[in-house]
Amino acid sequence: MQSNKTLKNDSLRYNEYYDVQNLYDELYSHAKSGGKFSNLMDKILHKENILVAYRKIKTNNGSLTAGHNKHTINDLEKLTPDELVLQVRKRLANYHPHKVERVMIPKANGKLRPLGIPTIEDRLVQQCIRQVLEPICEAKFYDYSFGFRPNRSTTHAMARCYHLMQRNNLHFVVDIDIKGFFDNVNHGKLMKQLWHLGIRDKTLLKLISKMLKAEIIGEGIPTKGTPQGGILSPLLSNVVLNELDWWIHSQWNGMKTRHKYSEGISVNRALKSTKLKEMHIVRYADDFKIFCRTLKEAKNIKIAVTQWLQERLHLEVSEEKSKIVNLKKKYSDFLGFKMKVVRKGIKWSAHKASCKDKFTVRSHMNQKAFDQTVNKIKTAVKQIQHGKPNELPKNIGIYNATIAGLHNYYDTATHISKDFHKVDYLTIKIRKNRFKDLKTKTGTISKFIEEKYGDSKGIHYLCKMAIIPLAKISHKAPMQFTQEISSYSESGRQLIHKKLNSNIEFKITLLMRNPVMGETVEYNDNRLSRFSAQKGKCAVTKMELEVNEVHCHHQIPRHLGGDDKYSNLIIVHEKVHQLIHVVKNEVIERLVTELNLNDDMIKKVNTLRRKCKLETI
DNA sequence: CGATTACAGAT
RNA sequence: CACAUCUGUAAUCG
Repeated sequence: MQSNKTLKNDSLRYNEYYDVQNLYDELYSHAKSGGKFSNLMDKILHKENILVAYRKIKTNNGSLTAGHNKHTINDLEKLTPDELVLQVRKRLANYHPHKVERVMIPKANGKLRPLGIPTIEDRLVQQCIRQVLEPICEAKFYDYSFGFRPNRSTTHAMARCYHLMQRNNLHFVVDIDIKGFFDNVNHGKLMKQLWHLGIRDKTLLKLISKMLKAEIIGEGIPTKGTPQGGILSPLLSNVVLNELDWWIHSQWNGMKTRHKYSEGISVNRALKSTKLKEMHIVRYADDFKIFCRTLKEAKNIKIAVTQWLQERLHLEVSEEKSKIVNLKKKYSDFLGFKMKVVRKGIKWSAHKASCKDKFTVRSHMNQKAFDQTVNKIKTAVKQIQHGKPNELPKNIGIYNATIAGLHNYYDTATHISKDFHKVDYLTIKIRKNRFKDLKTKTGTISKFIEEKYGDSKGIHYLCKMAIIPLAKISHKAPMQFTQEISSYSESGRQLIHKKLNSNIEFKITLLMRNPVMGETVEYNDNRLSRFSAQKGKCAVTKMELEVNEVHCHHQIPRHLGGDDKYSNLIIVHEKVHQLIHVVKNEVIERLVTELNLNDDMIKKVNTLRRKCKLETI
């Protein structure tokens, strides 16, 4: 339907570079068909799996923040690929995780969130494991679990809620709040759950167990919980609650699953005597809603789930924060929104009688999101006022990006326009005051603003830059998740990801297999990115390069302080590379004629030579 | 079209 | 000083 939109998935692209997608696909399909896995360590320690893990964590936000041993990504990037691989293999041969750093960060609601930050080495190890576990788990996860999962978003979760409310007519919703979910995950139970999913490699399970029991600084060795901040934690959290998804599912769909998940449990007395009840779970990490048809059913399932979580997963439920909402009367909060149902106007239908009980969804931002939004806008405004004059364009850009970002997220609420009119009203004073000296009659308008907001009555300009009209936002119906989409099958990927040109892909694989010896992982990794970005062509001559002709040049040489970063590397033909560095005149002339360079190309060579502090030719 | 960096959101 | 995962959008560079 919208296939010509720009669809790109970095993670999948990296898998292509390192030729590991097949490995993950096989894990997925084997798991789908009920297979078990008793030897996963080989795959985790696979050379390319380790290198792609490095690739994926190196650009993380925190790759420059040190864990307990003070190491950052800078300490890993200077190793050669072989050294890095060897380091990981050695550590995992006899794994002793480093201590975990404890940091408290403020949440949006004012409370603190306890983070556990593993060292960069342990984050790398966790990423290696995650890459192998994820395909297996993805094959087993429930369709309507949306948090922490590839290709799924809050929008899909909202779309599912809307569907259940107005198509299935389920107007009672149960909210259950688990007390400190991440910090209370039961280790032993988690191990059993992994086993149940078919992950039966004892070495691996032992490894994960050790990881969970890594000492937290100032708190000692944990007996439960999975560190928020660990790379594996989101996946493990889904493993834990996946069992809940299927248990709820079994209450409505068929006896087969029902037996499997209710076996030997005394808790569901509230559900036992009755027939199957229609109920559906929509889950986003530990935040979930269960939609039901009647209040009585809602009450029963609330009791049953509370007991089930307690007995089965050893998790406590907060009675005060858990509740049942009648969506015909009240709003229910979810993922920054609040939603309810209202009677559909009867005049629009030819058959009044049939339409009497039709309900439609009404949604807004919730109160917390509303307050946050007002604050975000106020700080962006202040930043424009208090910032240095030379930073004005940048700060106006940030202001626009802020509003664009907010609009972009909240436009799936049906009555979002009303909310933003209120936001507009609440911030009009501060904006008027602080912008009045900066206002201009006209200015430049970016294509994006033009297209999305251009027909608005009056676009305003600050310092000759268009600013986005705050109140102009219209509702966009959220899209349902199409279950065919998957990162782990050829057909599922086609819906989200455009494959590399196969010729380029082939060459990249060859380059990957033949790293430049003595150079770092960072260099060799960026060499692949650059080659791909230049579509396999020489930056100077634009000719397509054979693999043996590919040279990766440091624009600023290392002896002048140049690094191995992407921005400092460039792919050129090997002879062009010679030409950039050579000083003897006769060699220069020979190369220029051999390469048949025109003026334009020589100009490029000269800019590269200048960066190396060499005479131009 | 490749990569990177900025913004927004959820947990 | 503040981690991780997932998602969306735009801008910049070649």
